[in-house]
Amino acid sequence: MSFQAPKGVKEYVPPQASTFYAIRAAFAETARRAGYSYLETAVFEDTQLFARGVGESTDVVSKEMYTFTDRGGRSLTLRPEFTAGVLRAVLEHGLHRGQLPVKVWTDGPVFRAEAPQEGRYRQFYQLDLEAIGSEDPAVDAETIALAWQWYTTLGLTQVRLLLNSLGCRECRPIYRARLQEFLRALDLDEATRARIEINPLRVLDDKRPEVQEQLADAPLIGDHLCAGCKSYHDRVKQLLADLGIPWEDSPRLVRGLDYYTRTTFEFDHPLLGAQSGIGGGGRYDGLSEAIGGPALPGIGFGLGLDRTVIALEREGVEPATPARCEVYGVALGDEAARAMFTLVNDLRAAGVAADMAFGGKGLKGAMKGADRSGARFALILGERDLAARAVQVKDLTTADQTEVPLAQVVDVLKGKVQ
RNA sequence: GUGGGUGUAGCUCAGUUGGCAGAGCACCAGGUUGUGGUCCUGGGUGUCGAGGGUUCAAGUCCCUUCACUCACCCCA
Repeated sequence: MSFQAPKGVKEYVPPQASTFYAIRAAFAETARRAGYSYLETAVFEDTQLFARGVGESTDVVSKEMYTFTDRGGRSLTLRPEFTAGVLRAVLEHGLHRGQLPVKVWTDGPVFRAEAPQEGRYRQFYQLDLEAIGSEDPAVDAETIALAWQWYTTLGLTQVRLLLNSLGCRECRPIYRARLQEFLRALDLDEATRARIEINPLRVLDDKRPEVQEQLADAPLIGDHLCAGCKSYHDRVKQLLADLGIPWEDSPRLVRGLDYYTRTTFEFDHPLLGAQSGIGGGGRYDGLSEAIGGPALPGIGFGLGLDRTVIALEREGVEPATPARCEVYGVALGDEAARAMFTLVNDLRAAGVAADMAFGGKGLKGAMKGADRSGARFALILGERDLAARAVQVKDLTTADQTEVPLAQVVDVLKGKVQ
């Protein structure tokens, strides 16, 4: 075959795809129980939405966007993250005119033009949850708790929660200036020196040991929070403690998107190597204004599905997936195949997961298919059975076989598989 | 974008100083035309990632390229 998926595009096929689907379904349940509604937003947006929302100075916007011009000459960009688009949709459809906070979630593919490696793809998948319109530490704690609950539900035990506050429009500028002053005195390469002027907080995130050494005495945002931010942050931590959710204070956690304010968090997994961040998010109180909306605070997160799947593999956890087939039809001969087709359809209508052998397979091949389908029961129907208006029901786990009248077989199986 | 590693069957991988492409698992057929999973017999299912070069001869050596992967960077 002369085609393959574009570079860096992660695909999920059976059987692994069932895990992928199952963990999304688990999140849907987690979000539903907490009063979050599902919404589906544009996969591509006006390029300016991301430039203004995420920030021109970020790596995501400056060098990782898939941007193209459509036939009308508009500049469009495949979403590199969810928050800006979700907020845009909430404002556009006026959801914020109702009761606040607006609590929504969505999921789907996200795109960034990066060099792919394990856990980092050009088309990857995120779950996104946002609570828009309330400035309340309980909302911050709720979002974090929901992500935590999801990881727990999946069976992950090694996820770490890193927590920080980035301050607000009052205290952050003062800290920022102080930090710049400190950083300018260091011995750093040109790219990093440029970053000092554009987004100095991100220099703190540098992983290079020679940089980290110099940062040992760097001023920390935690020591410069205003009274409001300080008490807000303390309250968030108090509520997390009430829920028994452990976190690590991470005074240098900055994250790459410009819109974050106050509460900022990241979920890390120790078994993932360099791409250890499996989820992250934070508060974005200025984002709405930045994209031309009203003052509207918000908080939310993105959870990486791809990295979560890897984390599950590394921890050796296999989320339960629903049985794909409970009853498998094996027919001998044309007339029996016709009757079986109807029977399988009736079983499905009655809520029983049913499949049958296709392609005119012989008995042996069809039975093999029954075995591989994972079905508990095989239904065997031949000329003799048709004449007797009955079907052979074979329990594949015990090899016990009984004859059941055709008219009763749906009800009988319905009882057996429950 | 920058460095390193790896590309051989559906999967995991062997393949010597260049000399007829292999193993296990999976898959297909038969043993058994009314019985799967066990067992027995048979079958290799392949553009050795792709393109070019050296050579009597290339999976093996050289060049280019693509993909994956690890790290930087970045973040989910």
